[in-house]
Amino acid sequence: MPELPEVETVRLGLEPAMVNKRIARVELRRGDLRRPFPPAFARRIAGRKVAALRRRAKYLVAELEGGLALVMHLGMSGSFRIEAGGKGETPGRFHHPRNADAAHDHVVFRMSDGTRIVYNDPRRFGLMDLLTDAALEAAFAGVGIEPLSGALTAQFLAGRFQKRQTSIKAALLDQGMIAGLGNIYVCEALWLAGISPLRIAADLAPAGRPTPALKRLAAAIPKVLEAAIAAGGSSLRNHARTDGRLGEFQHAFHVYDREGQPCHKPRCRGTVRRIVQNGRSTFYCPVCQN
DNA sequence: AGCTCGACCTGCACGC
DNA sequence: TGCGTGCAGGTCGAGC
Repeated sequence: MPELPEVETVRLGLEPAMVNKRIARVELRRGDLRRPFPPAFARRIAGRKVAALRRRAKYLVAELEGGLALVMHLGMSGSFRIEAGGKGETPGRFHHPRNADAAHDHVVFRMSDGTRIVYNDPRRFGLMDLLTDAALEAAFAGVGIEPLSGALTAQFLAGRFQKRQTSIKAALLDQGMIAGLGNIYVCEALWLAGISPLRIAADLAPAGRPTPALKRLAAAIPKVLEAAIAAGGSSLRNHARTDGRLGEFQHAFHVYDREGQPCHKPRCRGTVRRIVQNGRSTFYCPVCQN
């Protein structure tokens, strides 16, 4: 599921239920997701208050009191749902349109106010880890810039792309350069910038200087991400907000998952094509993306 | 070091 | 209906 806008949507949903609240107990329904949970995972978290909930790349980081960080990744199919505790509420009764199968509820955080925060992940490509502040810094050392931080400029991209002999599509998916982009938003940003996904990254930065196309791309990336966050992310299969509502940005796709449909660009007569790059689908308009 | 590919896992949509 | 195939918002390690 989740690229930066979906993870950010989840973060915004979890924030009021977690921040400045105490995690009373953690229930693990199995010993691993993509990797095993670290030793004494549940016990080390229990009783701690959440000081802040941040996002870095596609990771959620819950800063716990006592200098510990709970790092969480949603993989391809992870979601959280919040079940209010208190009288009259039947746990599990909450309507959640996706990931409704309790067989894939792998982790439950029981907050001291009675709220249950449930992590569901059918494919189990997600991840949870518990790191000290020092280890946290090391863990994110190789991660690229945050695309909404202002660090994403045409000049920055030119510097990073200058020697990359791979496609611009693959370069944008590289989390070590720009963090948080995935298959959907790379396709959408390239459409918005009018750049073919087949272009070689280095060709957009001759001598390390940004071409006009690269300048358009630097503007398109945050624009697409902001719009997707405002829409609550994209719900294709598994993504839902923590209250069960779906995201809406899938209705605003210009190319992703639109093979055979007309290009949305005004006056463009092109038809959206699907190709495979590095084993993953790319959607683009061969007429207006060059 | 960069680049590409396959593996990890489950569910769903498809065609026969 | 049932079974086989291919595909899915990501990452990691192996091998060139």
